[in-house]
Amino acid sequence: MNVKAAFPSIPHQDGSTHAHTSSWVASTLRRQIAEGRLHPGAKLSEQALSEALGVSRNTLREGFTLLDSELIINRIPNRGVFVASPDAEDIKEIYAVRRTIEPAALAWGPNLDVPAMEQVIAEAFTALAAGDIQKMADANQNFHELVIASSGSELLQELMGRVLARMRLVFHAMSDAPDFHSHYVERNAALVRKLSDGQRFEAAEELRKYLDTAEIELLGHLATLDVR
Amino acid sequence: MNVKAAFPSIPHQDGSTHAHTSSWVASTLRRQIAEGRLHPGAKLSEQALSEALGVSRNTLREGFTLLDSELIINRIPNRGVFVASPDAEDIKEIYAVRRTIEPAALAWGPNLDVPAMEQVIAEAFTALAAGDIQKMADANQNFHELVIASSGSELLQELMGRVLARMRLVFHAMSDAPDFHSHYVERNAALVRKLSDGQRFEAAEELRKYLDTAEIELLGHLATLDVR
DNA sequence: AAAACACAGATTGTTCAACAATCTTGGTGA
DNA sequence: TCACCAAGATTGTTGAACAATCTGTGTTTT
Repeated sequence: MNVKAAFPSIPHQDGSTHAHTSSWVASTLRRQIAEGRLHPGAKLSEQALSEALGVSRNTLREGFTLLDSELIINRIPNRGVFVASPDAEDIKEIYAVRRTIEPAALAWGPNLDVPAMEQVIAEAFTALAAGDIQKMADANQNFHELVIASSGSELLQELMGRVLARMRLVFHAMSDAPDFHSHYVERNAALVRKLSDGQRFEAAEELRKYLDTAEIELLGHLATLDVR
Repeated sequence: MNVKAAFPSIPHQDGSTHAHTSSWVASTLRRQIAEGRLHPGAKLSEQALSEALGVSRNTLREGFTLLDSELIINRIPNRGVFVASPDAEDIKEIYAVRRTIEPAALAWGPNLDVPAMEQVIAEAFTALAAGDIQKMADANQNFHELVIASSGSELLQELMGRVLARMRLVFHAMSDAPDFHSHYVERNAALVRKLSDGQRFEAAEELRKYLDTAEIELLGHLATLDVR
């Protein structure tokens, strides 16, 4: 399967002054990967990509350097660049991060915004009732972003953005991703109720348990697939 | 002041094939900056540096891309690259991260190693008694690294490594860095005693208070300097 | 026929030279 | 003193080049 074929040639041409062409390259590829147009494990040939994007090989490589630092791609010396395909170990790492940061943000974050969380949970419920899985998953994602935002740290939000991008990669790698989010909506709601009552530590513990079960479930599903 | 002059020409020549020259460049510059040989605000000229390091401008730029993603340098389009010089806002950001992650690692981390912590604290005390400030500061640093390691997450250790590198940059920017660490040794000791008693949450709260006062003290000192 | 080998072609890692765009500098004139 | 301006330096990006390494395909060997 040719990557170039799957690539809608996005000429880097539209007058918009290149703040940094390499960062434009990186964000373009990041989007393609996030949207699943470039699936995990796919090889990114320098010649093909530089032509498709309309940039030089040198600039493309600079973009690669960025994506590599974000763990979105995997660079193997003299072999090439591949879209990252997280394995079980990576999933454990992702959850180790989440289990540290998210409960801490709930327990101690100075920017906790309970009303906003209630709002998002309500949206998740209506989306769930309407059967709109995508919208519900989005609401769920928004909820976790709100949790992180409680920490009041831009850096952590950035880190978690990268970690969650990695999570999406996991789901893209599983062609038959079942609906992992639906049955967590009620749990998130209970969590927010605790927050409304000012029980931040209890909410944090709840979130930790939530992440524990989510990790186990995800790893379990992955194990059934890894028999390939 | 010429940067090239301050730069001990480190030829990139010693046969040892570097997996990626750009990452060698990045780590070399990282070290130079960490050791204070390149002080905050210094401009890193592409021509001068590429000559001094014995690499092409292209490769140097790839290294810059890496350091930029680590916030160690500051890249201004068409202007050049400068060693980052964190300001008060950056310090607040650093402490927001620490105040989230470090207590969480203490409270919930699966890899908590109390004996190792006791060991490090003991070292800090003997160094302090011997008047060896450097050794004491190192022990203090080790202590915080142990705290992070409790989280069991490589990614967080990496993130904190970058954050602490930034902290060192703050100290390098203050030519007259007073001894900030000495009076925290006893506090850390009290903290570890709580851990020995199994009181992880109390230790976490203690650590948060510690970080609060450290931030205030650091910001206070910075304010007295910023009158320049 | 299966496994080891060999070699031509493709790909990556890095350098060099070039050029437009932008910034900096030092001098000029008001 | 200040605004202006041209010459020179620096950055951002490209394209071609080359050595080193990998890949694939066909051939030899067992």
